[in-house]
Amino acid sequence: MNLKELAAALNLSQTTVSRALNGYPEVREETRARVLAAAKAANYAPNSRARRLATGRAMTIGHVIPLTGRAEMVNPIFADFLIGAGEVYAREGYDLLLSMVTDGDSEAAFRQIAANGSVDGVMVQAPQITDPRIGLLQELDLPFLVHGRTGDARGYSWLDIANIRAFRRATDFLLDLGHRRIALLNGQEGFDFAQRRRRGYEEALAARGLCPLPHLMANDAMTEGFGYLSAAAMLDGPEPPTAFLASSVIIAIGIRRACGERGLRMGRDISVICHDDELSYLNNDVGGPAFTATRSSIRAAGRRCAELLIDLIRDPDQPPVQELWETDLTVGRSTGPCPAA
Amino acid sequence: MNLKELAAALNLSQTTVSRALNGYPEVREETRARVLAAAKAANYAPNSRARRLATGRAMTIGHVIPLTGRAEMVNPIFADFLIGAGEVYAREGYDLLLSMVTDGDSEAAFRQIAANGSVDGVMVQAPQITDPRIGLLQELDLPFLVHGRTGDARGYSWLDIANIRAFRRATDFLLDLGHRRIALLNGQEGFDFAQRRRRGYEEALAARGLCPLPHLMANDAMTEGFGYLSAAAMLDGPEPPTAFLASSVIIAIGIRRACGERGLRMGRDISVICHDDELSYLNNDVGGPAFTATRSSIRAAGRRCAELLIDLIRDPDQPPVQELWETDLTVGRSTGPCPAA
DNA sequence: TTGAAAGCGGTACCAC
DNA sequence: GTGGTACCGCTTTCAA
Repeated sequence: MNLKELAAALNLSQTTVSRALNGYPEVREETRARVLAAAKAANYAPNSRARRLATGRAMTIGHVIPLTGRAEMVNPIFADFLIGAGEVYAREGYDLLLSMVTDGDSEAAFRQIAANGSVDGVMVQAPQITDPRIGLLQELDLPFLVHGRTGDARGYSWLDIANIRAFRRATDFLLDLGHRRIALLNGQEGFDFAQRRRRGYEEALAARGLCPLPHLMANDAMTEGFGYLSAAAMLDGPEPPTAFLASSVIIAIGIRRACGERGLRMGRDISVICHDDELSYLNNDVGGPAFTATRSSIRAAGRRCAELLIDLIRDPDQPPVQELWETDLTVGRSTGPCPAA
Repeated sequence: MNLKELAAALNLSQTTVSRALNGYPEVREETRARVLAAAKAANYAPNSRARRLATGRAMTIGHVIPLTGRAEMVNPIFADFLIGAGEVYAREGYDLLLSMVTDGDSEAAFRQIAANGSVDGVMVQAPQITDPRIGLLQELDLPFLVHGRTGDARGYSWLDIANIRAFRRATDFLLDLGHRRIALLNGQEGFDFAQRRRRGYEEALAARGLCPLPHLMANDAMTEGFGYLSAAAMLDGPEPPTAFLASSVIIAIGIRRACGERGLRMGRDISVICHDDELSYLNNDVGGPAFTATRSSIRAAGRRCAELLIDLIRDPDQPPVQELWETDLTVGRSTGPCPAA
């Protein structure tokens, strides 16, 4: 069933039926009711391909996910972010086009996407400190929103987690519990978020007159192996930490394994707080770590990013929007006071 | 730049340019070369919206992911499956439309998708034993491929992991190592895959004249908490297991925590094999569990599913295709011989 | 308040 | 081998 047939069945013109269906005010209410009823009865839905061509809008938003060594896609934060964003897209009538690109293919992917007009805008995730995607998208004149930010965060729209505050708060929390040797297992220094998180950590220490201990800080790709190996080394070394701050839940899993092997009980002998609680299977109910961000805050960030991007698409000439996103500190049973020295 | 302009610039008709670009044979090679060069120079790409309308094909495949309590989307197997499928879609010129639906909204979502023709086919994942989606998609006449299968697996196309064989092989492996009390922490019995995995496990035991021990079998939603709590109970109970088979890597994480708390060293005091190695952070290099499936096999399954679905879209009248997908057993340092009793 | 008709940007049939 | 042209199914001006 298409518009033409529906109109014919109603003895109305396509125009009127289209207007009735799309809520234009100039249609008589009685007519509109008839049309709506008939459309429903016939299970009519406007053909999206035709509509897209006619309106010139794709009603689609692209998420272009780079499959780098960091295995973005597998990072579970993506799932929750997608869920949040998808919720808003669905509500606003947008489709979500997911495209995964390997390594440096993202330029080609964006050019393609821009040239054939398959999306109205794109979401950019996990930006590097200097990220070529920003300039490219500006050049292509494709509306985009960045989750996170680059080193120079001016001139484009982004939403970023308030990383400094999150890690400052988490560090403060551990300091309040009496911990003094707090390890920071962070992501690669090349990322803006890692630098900010370190700053939050250092600021909290400095506020109490403490110096960060170099042997208690490590940076690398956020894998379980990294968490395990560096936690193990720190625990076996001199001046072992009594608490860990992890930049990712994945790192925390590794920390937990290292602790387990040494008979260290989380929340009693050792405390762990990690960022990115995206995995419900690390739930606090049964003794998971504490989190500087919760699943729901990641989802909420996804929602907000989607809203901002849609705004941008609807009004591409608005000035850049830049938002900091606050996360909650959730404390689980794996975080406790510092054991007496 | 659109086709009309490109044609004008070349002093050719739209028809010829279109044909040249789309590889039709009747174009003179010299003309084709000219067209191709001009298109490249002008950075021309056919407008996908127009093309879709004209051809009647959406060149898009839908992945409709239910956000049930099982939190499908967060289950990391989805990421790898998507990556594999996305690879094939990209190669074949298809877009991937991701739509997440809450609970029972999937019927509405499918009807919508079918009525407005935004996709050419859909991928169905994690089917229930009896799954209403199958009948619905048949009724809507929308090509679809199921990853997994329902209780009655006739009459539609699917690709399923060879669950029975995978778990039989894993159980055999542990038996060969001398283990006799092997626990099975499985998914909810309501799923076909859980039943098959149990069958593989039981068959392997039976082949050696062993009976499955009820107190070493548990079923539930595959969370870390489930793994942790049931492993803890089993380890603390009478006749504790010397090895675990887990239906998901997430469960294995829970098992590992329970073992760690009890000072049990994986690979020495206790062995673990789990299905679904989707998380690189559980890598074997540093002592992760063994796996009945590897990341690459999940990805490969995604690729194969995509290929089958595209075949189905291109020739919707072909008889149902049904494939079993073999996985590899990968053994890590967490699996070792049974400690002497 | 309604309708006729011209796009939107391609594809593909038919004629030359 | 190339070109004219009628679609694809909807939106949107313009006229009535």
